Amino acid sequence: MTPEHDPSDPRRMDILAAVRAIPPGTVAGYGQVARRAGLPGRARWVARVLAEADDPELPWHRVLRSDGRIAFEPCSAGFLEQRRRLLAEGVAVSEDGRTARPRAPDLDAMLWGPASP
DNA sequence: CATATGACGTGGG
DNA sequence: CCCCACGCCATAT
Repeated sequence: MTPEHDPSDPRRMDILAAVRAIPPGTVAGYGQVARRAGLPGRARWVARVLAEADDPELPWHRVLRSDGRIAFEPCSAGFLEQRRRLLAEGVAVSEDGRTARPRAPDLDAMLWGPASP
């Protein structure tokens, strides 16, 4: 069996841990999460892990694209749900899924702030 | 084994 | 703003 099929794959656990570490009211990119989990370049895998994740407590909605937009297609079920959760946390999201911060200013390791710079 | 597809990312035109 | 190429990697066909 390939490790990737193992639900207890430590790398998956690392990804989930990185997602859980995102403070409420803030957001992070898929690539950021991947790097934080020690898996640089595996943003796609992060997305897949989130899609498969079953933990209702997982703050998956705090993970966005690197350009600060919601990854789901606008008006899709996932999009609406994610936007709703972000708004509930005080994160500003426009109707087309854009958050306040398009890109991190300098430190790629830092999380994007809630709102006003 | 060869392609295609994604909740991706970076870089360029 | 748009579009494209390429890199990336797990799944699906």
